[in-house]
Amino acid sequence: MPGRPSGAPTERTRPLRADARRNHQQLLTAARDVVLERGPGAPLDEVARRAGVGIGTLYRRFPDRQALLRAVALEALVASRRAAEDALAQESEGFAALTRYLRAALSTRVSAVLPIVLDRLGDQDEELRQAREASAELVQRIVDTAHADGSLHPQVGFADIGTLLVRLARPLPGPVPAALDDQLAHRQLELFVAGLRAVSEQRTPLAGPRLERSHLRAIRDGG
Amino acid sequence: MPGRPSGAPTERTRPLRADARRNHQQLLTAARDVVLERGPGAPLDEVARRAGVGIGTLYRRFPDRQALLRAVALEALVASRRAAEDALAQESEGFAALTRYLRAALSTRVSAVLPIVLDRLGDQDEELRQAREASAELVQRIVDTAHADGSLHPQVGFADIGTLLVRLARPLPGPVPAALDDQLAHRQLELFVAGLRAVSEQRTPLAGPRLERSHLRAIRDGG
DNA sequence: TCATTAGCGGAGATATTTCCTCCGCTTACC
DNA sequence: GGTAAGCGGAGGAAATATCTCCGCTAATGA
Repeated sequence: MPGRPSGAPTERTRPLRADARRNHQQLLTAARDVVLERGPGAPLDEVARRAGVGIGTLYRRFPDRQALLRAVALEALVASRRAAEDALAQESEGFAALTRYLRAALSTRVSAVLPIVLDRLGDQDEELRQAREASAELVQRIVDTAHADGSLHPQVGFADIGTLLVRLARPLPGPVPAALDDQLAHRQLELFVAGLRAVSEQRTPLAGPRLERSHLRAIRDGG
Repeated sequence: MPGRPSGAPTERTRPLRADARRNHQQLLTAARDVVLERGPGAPLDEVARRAGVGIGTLYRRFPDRQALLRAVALEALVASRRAAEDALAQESEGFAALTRYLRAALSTRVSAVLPIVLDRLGDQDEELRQAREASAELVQRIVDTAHADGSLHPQVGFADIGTLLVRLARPLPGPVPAALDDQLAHRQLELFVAGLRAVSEQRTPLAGPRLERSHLRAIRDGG
């Protein structure tokens, strides 16, 4: 979405009309959902349909798929960063901060959309890259804090936390109503959190080393 | 699609040639993977390509998408049944049987393909219906056993177990190599299992009632 | 080793889906 | 109430996907 940090993309003289602003937001939400269900190549007609908007409106707002996906990614990254900031601000204990972040991130379903969309967009975009760093850095800090006060198993790293969130946040395949899907995901998160705590207390070994963010990044950057 | 309730599948006079049998299996495997990554409507050309086989060969073996998906579903259901039988046979304690089943099911990645494919196929097919019942019944028995000897939290039911397996078995989106994906999934399963045990010991309450198979079935049958 | 034929591959005609522009109509805004 | 920002969606062009057909390859069995 037009960020207009300093050099505005397509300078607008007036603010967007109220209905246009509403449609813009509905398109982003619909795009997020459709991408989660059908992948980054999903037909844009479906996005428009779900947003309750004509296809012409979609194209007026987002000139191509790239632009739409980019806006979806930015919104998700900002939401993730907010959740992480909030968790760090509200909780002093590491495990509590981690738990709070996980619950918040799951509620906004933000995590699952990122690997899908970022994979498609590549990493040439500086604004995206920065937003990604900002969010990832905060999450890393949460994980570090939890490691520091010994409340998180030493073998559990960023990669475990991040990818589990992806698994939980993706909607289940098949005709599962959103409410049930949500309920299941949150129950499963609680079980996972209980597992994190338990494994930490008993120091049960996991297979392999602590999996860090670098393990994931190596893939994206290296192949 | 081939119904043939009892009679042999398209009575062949001779057994399939060796290369044909190999191709058949490769097609099933490729179809499973492609469906997991791209959904049940994925292009069949891609299935053939991944199987290392011409598109003509695919169509010779499976006259249409339906037939291919049906074969994938049957194979998955049989593998799931075997894993459940094995778990019950090898473990007397309920929680151990459950854990063994979960690990085996995750290794074959069998669970994730089912909701995708069965959703598309509908439930008119008697052979599929029976295979589904056979598998589900055994899994239900494992869950019941674990409940009976008190090793599984009373609020955790078939639906939690089944859908978590779906989440873990789906490949992560983005360019994650299969080996890492596998490692992560298995680590996360161990954390989940630790959580199941911990939650059971502490009787930490989960949100909502025990979620049974009937909760999932109600959706499929009722909407 | 060779004859037989099951089985293979993939080009390409056909069908389907998706893209995306354009313009007459609607409605938010002042 | 006048103005123009914004809307919807029909429809032609382009991209994808389906699925047949037939000349070629190689597994099989004697």
